[in-house]
Parts: sequence; C-alpha cells; structure tokens
Amino acid sequence: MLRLYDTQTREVRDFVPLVEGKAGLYVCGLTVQSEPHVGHVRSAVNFDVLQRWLRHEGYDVSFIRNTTDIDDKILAKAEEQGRPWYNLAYDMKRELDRAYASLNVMPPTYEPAATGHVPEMLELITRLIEAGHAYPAEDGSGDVYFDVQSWPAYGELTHQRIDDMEAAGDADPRGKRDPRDFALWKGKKASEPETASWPSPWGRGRPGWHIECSAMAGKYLGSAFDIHGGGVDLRFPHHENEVAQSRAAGQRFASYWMHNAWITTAGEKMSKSLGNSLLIPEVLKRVRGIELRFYLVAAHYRSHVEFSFEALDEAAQGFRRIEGFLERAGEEEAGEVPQAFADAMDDDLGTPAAVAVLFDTVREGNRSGDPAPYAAQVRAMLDVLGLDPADPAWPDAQKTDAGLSDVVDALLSGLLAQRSEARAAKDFATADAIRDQIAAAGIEVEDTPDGPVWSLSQKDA
RNA sequence: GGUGGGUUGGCCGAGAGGCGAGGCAACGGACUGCAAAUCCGUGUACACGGGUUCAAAUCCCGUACCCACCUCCA
Repeated sequence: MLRLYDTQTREVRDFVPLVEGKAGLYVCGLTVQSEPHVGHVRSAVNFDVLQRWLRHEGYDVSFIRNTTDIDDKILAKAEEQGRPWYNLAYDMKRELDRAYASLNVMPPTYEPAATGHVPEMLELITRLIEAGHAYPAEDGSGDVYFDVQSWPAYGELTHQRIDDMEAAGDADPRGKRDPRDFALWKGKKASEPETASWPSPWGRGRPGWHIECSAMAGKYLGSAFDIHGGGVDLRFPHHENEVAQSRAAGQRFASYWMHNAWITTAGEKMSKSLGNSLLIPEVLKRVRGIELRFYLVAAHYRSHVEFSFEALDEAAQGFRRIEGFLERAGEEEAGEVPQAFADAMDDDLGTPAAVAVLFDTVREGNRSGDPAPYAAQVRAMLDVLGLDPADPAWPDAQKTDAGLSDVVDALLSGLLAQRSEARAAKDFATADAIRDQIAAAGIEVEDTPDGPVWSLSQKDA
C-alpha cells in the first residue's frame, strides 16, 4: 500500500485514489523566464519518480504539469533583452525541455501553458465574482482580486490565520479591500506590450499567477483530483491561493499535497535572483545526466539537499558500479522488483532505502554464479527510478554508438594483441606503455579472465 | 511577529528507552605482473548543557544553530 506525506494534514497517509486504479496528478512546472538549474530539475525528477512508481503499481496515471509562460518577470526580462516576451518564454521552454530530456524525465500526459487557457480562467473568475468571492478593483485598474475575507477557510493548507499574515509588500493596496487579497486578473498597463494582453469583461489584461493552475487542473483533471505537487516554496502563497479560489468556485480540488524540498549551494537556495544557480548544462559537463539523476534520486524528496560536487562525484561513482554489473550480466529483460524495494517506495517514496536495495541486489548478483536473475531485478528497479542505462529515452550522446564501437574494436585489436604478447613474455613495461597509450585516447583497458576489455573512460570531463 | 521543517559517522539515511539498521564513498585484505573489476573486512555517529532511568540518539527541562515560507521563486 502506497503511503504519501500530505502537506495539508502533515502526516503520512494511505494513498486512496478517487477512482480505483486511476491517479490524477497536477504538478506546478516552471515559469519559463530563465535557464533551468539543478533545483528546478529536482522537482521534475522527484515527481517523475512518483509517476513511474504509480504506473509500475498499475495505476492509470494522468499527469499534468503546467508551464507559466507569462508573468511580471518574463515581461521585464524580455523588455530588458529587447525581444518579445513570447520569444523569451519559448526559448526558455525549449531549454527546460532539453534539461528534462537529459535527465530522462518522462513527458507528462499534457503540459498546458497559461496563455493557452485564458478563456478557462475568465470563466473561473466570473464564477468567483458571481459567488461573491472576487471583485474588480475599484480604482479602475482593470485588476480583479480574490476576496480573502470572504473565504473563511483561507489559510487551510498552510494552517495560517489571515490576521497573522503579512500583507503583500509589492502590490499597491489601492484597489484592494484587504491587503492580502491577491490578483486573479491583472489589467493591462500602458507600459506593457499589446501582445501581452487579452480581452476580458474587465478590459484588456493578463492572468494573475495562481488562477492558471486552478483553471488548468480543473480542465484536465476535473473538479477533484488526487495529487497536487510542487516545490515547498509554492505552499504559500501559490497553493494556498489555488485551494481558496478553486474551492470558492465550487471545485473540490486535490486530495493530497506533495512538496519537494530544496537544493541549496553554500547554504543558500538556488534562485534566479540570487544568481547562484547551478545550470544544468554546466553540471552536465562534469557528470552524465544519468549520474545527476541518480544523485537526485538517492536523496529523499522531502529532504533538503546541500549540493556539492564531491557528493555528486561519489554518487556517480556508485552508480557506475551498478552499470558495470549490468554490462557484465549482459542483456537481461527487466523482471520483478524485490519486495524490500517496493516496501521502500511505498513508504512515501523512500528512495534512499530503495537505492540500498538496489546495491544489495547488485552485490548478490556479483557473488552468485548466475547474475541473470539479479540483473533482471536491478533493471526493474532502475526502470522505476528512471535510471535504466539501456532506456532509449536517454539522449544519444550518452550512449556508445554501436557502429563506432566496432570501429574502435578494429582499431584497438592490433594494440591489444601486442600488449597480450608483451604480457605473455612478461614484458610488463611494454604492456603498460600500450595501456597508457590507449588510456591517453580516453579508453580504459581492463584484463579479465576472458581477455582484455575496453570501455570509454568516464572519469574525465 | 506568524507558520512550518531540521541538526544521526565524508555523503544519503533508518531507528522513537536496552542487544552498534542499511547503502554509497573512504581505508585495509584477498585476487591481479601491476591495475581495473569483484568479493571480504573496518566506523561505537546521534547539535549542546542539565535531568529522569539499572539503561537515553530515543523521555523531561533548557540552550544553540541551520533552513524555508509570509504574495518573483522548484
């Protein structure tokens, strides 16, 4: 039985889907305003593992992950860079897709963008106004606000009382009835481009941040769905506001709320504004995508991770042990996952314990005369974690091209034969020189009972 | 000020009064001409100070520190 930690109830609860055998997930994706960093990708990997585990357990999964492609920052940045906001958003979206692909993050069932769902948002906002939970600003700005005082349950997700909350620092309070009211719709400002506005009953404008998720979750998953996820920072205000406006509009909304923790560097969270982000292409110069993913998966999703290249390198080294085992075991179809692994995953996605089972199985496989059954288990576990090296979803650059492999084989055969002769003659100086020469080309040679075996060195870069 | 989460050996992490969870890394040994790979072995770690107890990482009191959110944030 899968058990998940629910942010709202603050406890690990049995996962009981609304409809047996089905799971509806909505995860807040990114605002595409800059290059993705390790923290962004952690969230995606964490929820990817959730999706994979649910599928493995036989659930029919609907996984919706949105993209916020319009907001203040996108507009400001685009302006600064002198290009259209939609071009910036699209560019960054493609960067993000590349990052996801390099980490074997499965595509969601659908990835809706905010700008594609303005009609749905307008419908929702209209309903909220009619229900007395929202109002157009009285200052003629064209803004529409959610009226937090009209919704007694406001604060239910994060267990806060309205009176304890600080008012928004940024928003000018002129048009608001309560400083904590938040924007559902933002009236177009004269300084903003025409392309960044849509017609509405309250004049041209653009979506507020939170409303998109309520609208899109409702459209694709229905008024009630199983799991809503995102980073911890989104609990408040984003998710709190989402619940408020969704429930006020008559939707039941999510049954479980899951939030992944941060990755920090030098004790500080990575942030676009702090400028201490570890961008994915940079990190991938050091380790392969599969190794970065392993590093992320080896930590529990609710634990704060202090990123370090040392830890990343150690994780990568550990992962190569698993890969080496699979290579030696040969092609083996994925089999069943060990019970201990399933137990770990069922316990709120206990990936650290699951990874331990993975290594235990590798050791047993190495110890046994017949590694095949163990390899099948290992493949099955890696598959759940999105870490199967043989998964064709990994970008081609990470795999050794089969044709190229034959070429290298042919080129090396002469050298390896010479080396074998030298070794047979106990001329180890020559043998080692040949091995060094090959190593200089980035290829490692290992002597096995069946003769020398070469592989591309993975310890450089 | 409000709301949460933390602090267990280099890293990831269980455990919720008693018999040193586990995994990775590191180190040592075996194997090897040497390596590599593999196997075997090795760590008394629980933020600090008091207390309760025959016994405390676990309970009590106090303290420190870290992190996050409070309307840009994964």
